[in-house]
Amino acid sequence: MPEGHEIAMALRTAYLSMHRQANLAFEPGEITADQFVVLHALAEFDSSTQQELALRASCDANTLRAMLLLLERRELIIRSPHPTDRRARCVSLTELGKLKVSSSLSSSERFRTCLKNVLSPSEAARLVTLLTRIMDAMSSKKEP
Amino acid sequence: MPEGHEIAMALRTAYLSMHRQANLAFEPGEITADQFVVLHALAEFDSSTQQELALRASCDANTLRAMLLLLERRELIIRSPHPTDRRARCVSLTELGKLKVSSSLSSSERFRTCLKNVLSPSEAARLVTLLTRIMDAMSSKKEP
DNA sequence: AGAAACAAGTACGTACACGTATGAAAAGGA
DNA sequence: TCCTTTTCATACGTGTACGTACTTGTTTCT
Repeated sequence: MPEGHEIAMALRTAYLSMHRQANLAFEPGEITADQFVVLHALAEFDSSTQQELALRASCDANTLRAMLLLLERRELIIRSPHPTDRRARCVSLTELGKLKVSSSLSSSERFRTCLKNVLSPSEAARLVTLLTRIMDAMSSKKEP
Repeated sequence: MPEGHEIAMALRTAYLSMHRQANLAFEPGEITADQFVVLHALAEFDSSTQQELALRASCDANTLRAMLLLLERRELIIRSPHPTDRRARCVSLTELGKLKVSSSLSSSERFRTCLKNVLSPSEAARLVTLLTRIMDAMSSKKEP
């Protein structure tokens, strides 16, 4: 029966090695794996605010801002003022950004099928369930 | 049946949220979760080389070097010349470092038991198995 | 022994994760 | 309405992940 440290190390090792491979999956000069996460989230639907996008991409709002600045400079996204909330910014893909998502999707296809084929469908479902449980347990705010 | 992207996102989300909580587990001014991984690996046994330690902590050799510089400045570790290989360096904990590991172990105990209690023993074993499979599949070098 | 291939460590640059602090705007209550 | 609290974005700082390039020892193969 694995102890807490063992579980944490397994999760760390698996994530980091996957992350490395994911970055190799994209052509040099394309985008990083983390940028793909953001762009892919935007491809599903534009974000009302950066906050909302940070939640969907499960990354920190500060981190997201830095990423968005880079992506905006490359003209893959635009940040337009929110129609009603003058604090917020809407984020959406540019045409160039949509093209980039498409090309990245195809260049990383081998990576995704490879990841998928490591596990049987039922195992994959089981894994996602367990990971979601961990995520839920860990996403609670620190108690006061 | 989860697609590759879904698996990757679940892994990402679970790892990042766990990592956030792990960092909160340590008292402010102590050490980071990643530093704990390195120190904990050294507590098991000193490393023959930085390379070997990087493997055990599953982190990049370049990254490890940066971490070791920080830890060495805080006098938690020392890097001594390797007895036979004059290229390499042995890394070991100082007395202060050993104390730090002990105190960090106790201050992070709640985190580890919390993580452990999210899953039943059999589930935890299953999860570790699946994560190990992913790790193995992803740790292959890029094909030429 | 000399040349070539290899490995460990270092230096530098970029991108990400996240904490804290700050300012501005929105939301809610007295 | 004023005042407090909350929320969104920003600015700044530290630490981590990793690629590439370079130096310097080490091994191997003629």
